[in-house]
Amino acid sequence: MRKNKVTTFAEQIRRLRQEAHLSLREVALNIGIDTSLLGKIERNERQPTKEQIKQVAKYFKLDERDMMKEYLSDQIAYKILEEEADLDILKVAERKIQYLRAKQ
Amino acid sequence: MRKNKVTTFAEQIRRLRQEAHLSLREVALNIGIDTSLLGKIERNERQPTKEQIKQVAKYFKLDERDMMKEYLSDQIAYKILEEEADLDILKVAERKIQYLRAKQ
DNA sequence: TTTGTCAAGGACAATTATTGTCCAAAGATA
DNA sequence: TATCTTTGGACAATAATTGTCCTTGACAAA
Repeated sequence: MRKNKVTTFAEQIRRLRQEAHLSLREVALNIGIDTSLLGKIERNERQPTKEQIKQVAKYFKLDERDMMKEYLSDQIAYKILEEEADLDILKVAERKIQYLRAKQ
Repeated sequence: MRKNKVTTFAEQIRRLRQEAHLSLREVALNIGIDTSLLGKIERNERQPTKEQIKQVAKYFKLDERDMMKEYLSDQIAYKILEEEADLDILKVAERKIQYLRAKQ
């Protein structure tokens, strides 16, 4: 049984904010970015930088590495969707990672 | 039992060329790109465009879609390696793809 | 030794992509 | 109405990437 519903990084951070009843302005100000930029990140119209992800994690007291995972898995998911590729590409990628790691 | 050894896209196309005893110039000329560019693609210093992948596939009489798969899985593998992320990100990505597909 | 072929890689202009900001418009709320 | 919020367009600035040209070095044949 899966604990949390699967959603995208963008949806997750929007949800976090809304559940805390905070405005874009409020959060953006605290993490040091423009209100409009945060809005775009929440709508997946801008890619957050690592630093921004870090700040968001810090602000919501979440693990930075977990947030990075969420973001990275998003990117992979979107890439496959936009190329209309098959899911089995993930298996191939996995083998390649092992192959590449093996040859340091 | 796996039929073919796992290698990267770059290694694969280099191997194809070398096994056919062809020079970079020969192949590059035929697929309509600069010799140096093909060399860089074979060394993974340049990303091939879709068109270039198509031409390579055509030249070596391979399935274009298979080549694209190889290339795309490469990109995913490199991304995970460069971020030093865990393999389980692939599982998360898979769930996200299903999630995103579900909401058309 | 000279000539030629080949691959590697540096430099760089040109192109393309992406970001972050500003502003205006549209929605909500009171 | 007045205020706060979100959306989204436009755009300059910045960053990333490409493709080309050229030089170097290795190697082999003549």
